[in-house]
Amino acid sequence: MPIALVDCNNFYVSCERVFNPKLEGVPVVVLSNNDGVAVSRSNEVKALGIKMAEPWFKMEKIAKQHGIIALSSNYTLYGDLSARVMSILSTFSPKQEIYSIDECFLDLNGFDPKTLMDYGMTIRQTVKRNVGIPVCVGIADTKTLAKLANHCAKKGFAGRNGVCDFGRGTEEQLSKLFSRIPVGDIWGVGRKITDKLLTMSIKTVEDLRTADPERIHAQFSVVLGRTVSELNGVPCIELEDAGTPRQQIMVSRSFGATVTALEDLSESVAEFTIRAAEKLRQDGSVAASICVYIYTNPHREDEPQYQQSKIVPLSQPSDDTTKLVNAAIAGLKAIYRSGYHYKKTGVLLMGLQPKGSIQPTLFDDPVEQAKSDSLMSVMDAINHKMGQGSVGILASGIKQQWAMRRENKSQNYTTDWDELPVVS
DNA sequence: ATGCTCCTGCGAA
DNA sequence: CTAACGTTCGCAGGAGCAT
Repeated sequence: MPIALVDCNNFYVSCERVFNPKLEGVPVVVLSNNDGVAVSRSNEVKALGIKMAEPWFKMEKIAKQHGIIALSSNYTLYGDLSARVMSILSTFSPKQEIYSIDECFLDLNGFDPKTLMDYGMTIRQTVKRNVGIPVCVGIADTKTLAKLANHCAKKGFAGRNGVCDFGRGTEEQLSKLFSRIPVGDIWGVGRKITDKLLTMSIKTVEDLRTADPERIHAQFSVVLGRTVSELNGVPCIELEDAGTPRQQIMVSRSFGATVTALEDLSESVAEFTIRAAEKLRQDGSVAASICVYIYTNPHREDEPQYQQSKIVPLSQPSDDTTKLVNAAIAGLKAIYRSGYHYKKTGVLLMGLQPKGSIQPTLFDDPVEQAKSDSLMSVMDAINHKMGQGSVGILASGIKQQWAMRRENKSQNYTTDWDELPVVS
């Protein structure tokens, strides 16, 4: 029954520190795409009161005062280190669910409950030694409780060794602990639900755990009802096996600078469609339609606002970059209006299904289909080997005035021969 | 009344 | 120097539509 939730500490910052020891012990933030907001904070930065998702320009002053080092995000590096961490963690359980780039669940069913604390310590030490990333481990009988146990481990609520096993606590101890944790710290309880719970005087984890399940179900949703059950040790959320392909694929970006010309927007939409199509083929799926979005900057209240989207169905489900780009550009032309300062575009591939499942229609030309498949394979192979964007299609442009800002990105230490760290 | 699909809101990392 | 506020995914539930 026990489940472990292993979560990397301040993951992006920890990744940067692996290759740059000077970042150790000093305040470091990693910023989102476009150097927009804080997405990962070192403990020193958290201590300065800087919140998650705080915009960089709002903290710049305090950053200068305290010598905060702000880095642009380097997803190539984080993705690579994540794969290494996950691979090590997979050896600790027959069943692993990778939940996000920096955390996974491990099924510990059948392990001796008395040994789980030690097992958690071994997990921490192994990951730290082999990849250099610090992690915390939470152990409990449901996913929701394991998340909460991990939260306690991180906060040092149950000892300071980075492992927390609710199975080691008595009913009374847990109840006391839960009374100290705000209800909003629970997995699945966000801001809106927290606010509504507060009006019902449900303030802590313990308040929600002991609430009337019928009432919670009725006033909120089945989801929160399940959360209450899980808090009481009744599993409602299964460990998911990997390999279920995604149902939709989104690629969108804010621009470094605003853009007005249809031509520039087209380039960005083409570029994002190319990236989306790569992901689609990686999943072995085809898309039935593609949705294009364009936005002005909603934070500029002094400027005229415009946002629009359009869904373009494909004549038949496809994973062909060329067809997808043509559809996306057609959609863009339909919704584009001149005179606005555009800040962001995006594409969404919808109606995804496994490629093998589609039925050829009368209009299918098998020769054309084979040509398309082999062209896409060659393109993917070259881009994989030589780096993203080595081979594309002309439509995505080479000027890329809309490219995002990344003023302080670290190097691709682990994935690019030209950027290997120099050992002195 | 029933069963779809589409769209929006919410949460999470 | 300026201006500057993320991205991607799933689920639930309601709206809208067809039957």
